[in-house]
Amino acid sequence: MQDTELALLIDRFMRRIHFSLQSKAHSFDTSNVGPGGGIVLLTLAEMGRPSLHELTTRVARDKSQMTRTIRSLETKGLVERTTSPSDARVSLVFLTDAGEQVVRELQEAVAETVGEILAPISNADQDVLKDLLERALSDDGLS
Amino acid sequence: MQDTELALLIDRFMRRIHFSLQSKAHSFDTSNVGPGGGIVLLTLAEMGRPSLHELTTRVARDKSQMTRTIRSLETKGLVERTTSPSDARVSLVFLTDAGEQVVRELQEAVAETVGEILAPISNADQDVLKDLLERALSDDGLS
DNA sequence: TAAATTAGTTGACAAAGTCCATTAAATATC
DNA sequence: GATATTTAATGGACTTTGTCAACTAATTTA
Repeated sequence: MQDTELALLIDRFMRRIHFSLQSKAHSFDTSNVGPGGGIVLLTLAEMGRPSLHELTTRVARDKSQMTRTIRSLETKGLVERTTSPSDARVSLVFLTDAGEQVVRELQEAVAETVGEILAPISNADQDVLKDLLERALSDDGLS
Repeated sequence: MQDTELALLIDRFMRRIHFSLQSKAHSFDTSNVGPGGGIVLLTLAEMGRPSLHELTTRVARDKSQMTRTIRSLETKGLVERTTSPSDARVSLVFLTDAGEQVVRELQEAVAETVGEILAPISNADQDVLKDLLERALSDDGLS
């Protein structure tokens, strides 16, 4: 079944990235943010200053988990937050300078790993792949 | 950074599939195989009669986890195994009839979910996406 | 034949995911 | 304008996955 195969491919891709990064984590994850923290940091770098809720739906995790991940990153001094001036319920999250620094290290490691995995296909095809995924996921996680 | 974005896209894609399936799991996962068991069953349907080791590297999970997943599926009567005639260390795993049946149900559910997520892009583009992923992942998880 | 690999299992633990209840602020409704 | 509903975020309790190291048994390699 067509789409089932695609789901398995995506899973394999994800797991390969994960495995590869895991094996060299000691050399770049000096702040010990782990996969969960890493994804949040990298996403924050893309989003800027989102609310916790926006961040949560973007990475498609449970909100309670996001609470804990952010607290852990906060403790490590990699992110900070302020309550939104327009709505006292929402807290806006953003990277600290230390966080930005960690992001650069993560980006380097992730890019290297993904580059290795994508080696079998041409640069042009890599661009196509990214473009297709972007378009497929463009409508922010509605249901 | 180019490849980092791609990693995040893959992660989001995976998590969207996961979330969507999770929310309707009660209606199709009647045997309670869960995500882990489901991926193994679907992969088995693709591979036929792999060794536990081949299966493990294909889905890119830890071998110890695979041991447990297979045992659980065995208990449910969805897979069986025989020791390879040519090498007494390896056990070959395969779907039972009941397993095949579950696979069909899973395929239907997964295909529906993936179809929804891919809705924003054309059928032709979906084929391209699948082809690119297949080519990128074709060299079986070497390092 | 002895040493080194390889497939699979087990145990103990860490990380991630799930689900439900709760608080506080903001909207909606009457 | 007070009351009921949503919505953002937190916390607790629990299950599932993931990790990593130790171990057995079969198989190669030397």
